[in-house]
Amino acid sequence: MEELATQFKALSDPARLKILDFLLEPDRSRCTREEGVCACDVEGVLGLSQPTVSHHMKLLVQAGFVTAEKRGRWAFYTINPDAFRVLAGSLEKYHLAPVLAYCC
Amino acid sequence: MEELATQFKALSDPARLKILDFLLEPDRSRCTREEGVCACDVEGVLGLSQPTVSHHMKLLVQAGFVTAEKRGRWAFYTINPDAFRVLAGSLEKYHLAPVLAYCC
DNA sequence: GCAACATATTGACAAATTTCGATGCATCGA
DNA sequence: TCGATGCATCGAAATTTGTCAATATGTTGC
Repeated sequence: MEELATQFKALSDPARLKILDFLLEPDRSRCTREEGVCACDVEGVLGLSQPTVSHHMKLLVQAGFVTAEKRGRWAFYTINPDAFRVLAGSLEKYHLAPVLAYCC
Repeated sequence: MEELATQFKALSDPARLKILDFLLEPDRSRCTREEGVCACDVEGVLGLSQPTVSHHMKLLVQAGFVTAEKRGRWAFYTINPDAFRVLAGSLEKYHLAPVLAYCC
């Protein structure tokens, strides 16, 4: 319950949603490296300071939505689809089953 | 984008998640009325003050997750499954399609 | 009409969040 | 080895959020 709230909180900021969209479909002209999306790329896309980006990335990683891999001096980030799958699953009870309240 | 963030924010508090679970499967022994779940019932379940509950209900209604119907002096609340369906849909892109980043 | 009750709103306060500049820590290239 | 680069952390400021007491609004029953 607490953890679920934490996950939703990680998604409750427009900057972090922008980050996720960029990680999903990175505009390669905005990426400094061939190997993937690094923190400094995100900085450019969001127009936010480096510490702020670092903070947002930390929250996304802690919530499990993003995986960080440190290579050399760069940190490369990728979407973790499983976390979104699980989260979508935890929403199902609110819409999949017919809502049974006060009917049987 | 902003609106999506607002929706996630509405789900980012443990008290509000508890409210949703209670609305989904109300313990009828905790409901003062036969007709449904009213705000005062939620008060008892959460152990929060009446203004606080009113505030949480307002956020859930504004986000579209809960529908409020005022009847007499009571306000009855129900889950709105469609809102959850749409939200789950907006998560799909992060896990449904293969993540294409840097592969084509 | 009046008293009791359910809910909403207001005002206040503490805690959490977002943001940045400054600083520290690795790592790479020359 | 040294300077430059990328990222993390710290400390602080501004804003937002969660909570409650007090009050207001509206409805029911007598």
